[in-house]
Amino acid sequence: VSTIYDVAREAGVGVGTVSRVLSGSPNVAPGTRLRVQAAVERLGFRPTPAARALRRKRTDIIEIVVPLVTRHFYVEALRGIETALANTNFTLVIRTIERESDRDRVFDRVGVRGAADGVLIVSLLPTPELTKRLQADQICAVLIDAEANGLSSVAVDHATAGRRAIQHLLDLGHRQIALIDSPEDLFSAASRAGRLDGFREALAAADIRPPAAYEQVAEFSPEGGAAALAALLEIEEQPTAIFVGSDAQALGVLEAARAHGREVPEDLSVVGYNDIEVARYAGLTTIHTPMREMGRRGAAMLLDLLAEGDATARRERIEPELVIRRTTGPAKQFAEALEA
Amino acid sequence: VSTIYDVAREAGVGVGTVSRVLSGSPNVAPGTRLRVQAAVERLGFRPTPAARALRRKRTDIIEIVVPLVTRHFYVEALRGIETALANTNFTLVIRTIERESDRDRVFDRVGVRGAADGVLIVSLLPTPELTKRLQADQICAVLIDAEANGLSSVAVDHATAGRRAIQHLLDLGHRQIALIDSPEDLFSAASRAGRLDGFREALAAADIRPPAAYEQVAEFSPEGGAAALAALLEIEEQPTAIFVGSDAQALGVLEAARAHGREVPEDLSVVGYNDIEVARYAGLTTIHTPMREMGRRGAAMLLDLLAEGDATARRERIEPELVIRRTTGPAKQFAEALEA
DNA sequence: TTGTAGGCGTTATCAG
DNA sequence: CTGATAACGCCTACAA
Repeated sequence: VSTIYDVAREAGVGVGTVSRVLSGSPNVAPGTRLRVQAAVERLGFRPTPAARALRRKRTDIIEIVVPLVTRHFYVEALRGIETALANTNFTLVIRTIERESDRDRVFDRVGVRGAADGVLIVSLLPTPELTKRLQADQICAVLIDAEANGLSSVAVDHATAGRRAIQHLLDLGHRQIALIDSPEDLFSAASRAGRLDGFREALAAADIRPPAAYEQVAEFSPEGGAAALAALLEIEEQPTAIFVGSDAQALGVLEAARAHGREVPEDLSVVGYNDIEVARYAGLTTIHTPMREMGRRGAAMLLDLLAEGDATARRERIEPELVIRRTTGPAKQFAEALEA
Repeated sequence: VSTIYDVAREAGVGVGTVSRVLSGSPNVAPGTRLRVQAAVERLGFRPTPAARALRRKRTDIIEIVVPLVTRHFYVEALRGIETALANTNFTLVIRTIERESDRDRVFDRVGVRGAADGVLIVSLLPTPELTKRLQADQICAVLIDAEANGLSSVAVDHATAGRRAIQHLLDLGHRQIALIDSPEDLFSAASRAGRLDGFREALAAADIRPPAAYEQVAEFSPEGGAAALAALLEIEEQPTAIFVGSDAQALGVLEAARAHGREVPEDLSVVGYNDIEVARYAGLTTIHTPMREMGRRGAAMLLDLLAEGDATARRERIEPELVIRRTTGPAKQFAEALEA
């Protein structure tokens, strides 16, 4: 439609002047500025982002990669990011990885110099190639809800979270405490390791050595949780409490428990992880991982990095919070002991 | 960070040839193509989107405007859009309007020629200025879950939805049926009018003339719903069923009903609207407005428009579906009559 | 304070 | 089939 040349002609000035007015340069005579602004207005002129980006070597674009995977959970991060970016004039480009097979295709297009100034990666582990490219091309990047060597990140301290969950169960008098978690995969960015550490440490500190079978690995889904519970109920000394590495699985555990004739929390206590939206309605006691807050902090960190041109990786850790609801209760022996 | 000149040098060809290889032109000798591809690989070359966009006058960007407003509901549209765009190489730019005050600022930046090839507007009514600009600049745009003159759209047929909701209540024997809806505002893109029509038509067809006070307008929130219910309970002839224009309000109605000592559905039937995620957990009977599907269809339509360069506005209507859950039941008199 | 001109990285045209 | 070369729209020295 129109270019700065049109505006220049309309205002009777040179393109340089128009450009200066547009970028708010102080070196413009007040009267000239007014004339130019009027011309801009009259023509409805908008600078072409592509031309501007080409020339300035800055796109004003922040790219974000999210696993949209039908999980409302991740959208929270988006909200936080959006909040942090609202008052800047960065444009938000969003790339989603729905299936594991999308990953390489998406990662290959992400953080390409000249396509975006910065990248935010949510709940996903970048491949070594991506990491290398980001570093080589000096693209500012921040991981949210994930951590990786050499990259900045904002993430939950999963070990602390695990310890808290277990401590809560210990406080309720439980001694037979099991763990159900998913295998490390693309969509569970290294959180398992931390949780496992927390689980083991807390139990060790209480002088409890759970049998190996108490550490179940299950598919990330309600069905996975249900299957793991079934396995746990096969064990001679059955657990009275279970810490589950994701609410999705925990929900399956809850359902399966009922199917097996176990009352929750009377016969079995269950602690989930993440505090997804449904957790509230299911009354699930769980670890709240504050995605929105992490999104906000991650975006803020990226803006910082961008502003300072600082390349050294920063790492922020967020304290998770235990949300106690209705799926955890005192262990039976413990309750009886209290009565006596 | 290399340019096609670097690649050209590396491959021992001219930049034109590199460009041709990159864009898959058939007019390249096989051997040359291979050499160029090897050079591209070696240098890790990626064409700069800005330069490409500038030259081609095409950004390969689709912009989407959503009210993110803490409502999971809208994200569903995003999912559908994402699905439709997954196999194209369009980049998705997302702009969110969180508060009413964001609107003008965001709309002003949206659909700027040279910034995006097409625009998707979700659950929002564009201002006349935006509409005019989009048309003047020949920007392809599709409204999702909204309709406006001169613009393409994919939306629910709200009148049909209203009729269905009411018919369901009539079938249950209800005769005192009230309506609670929100005022038309930025975030309820003209759906109210359709619902109201459906409400009135269905009742008229059943020879029922509800008192004027049966049509309540309330704030879009649980509190709004609760307040409207309170008002309804003041009326002499109290309704036995209520059709509520949004699940958010309906949830408030449910809660308030309990507070007022009304059992749902024994004393009062409630039908919501939208089928937001929580509706399922609340057991709310509601109209399912398929956001994901609309997102998908809207994006598909935009792709079509873009491909055909067709400017005439298309309009697609989607049939809503009534999801019967636990907040609707037979009217008392009706139940008794059946027994007798 | 202002205008002019060169160049950002591509693509497309046009000779060869 | 291939190589120069001229735009694309903007910003920014630099000169005036």
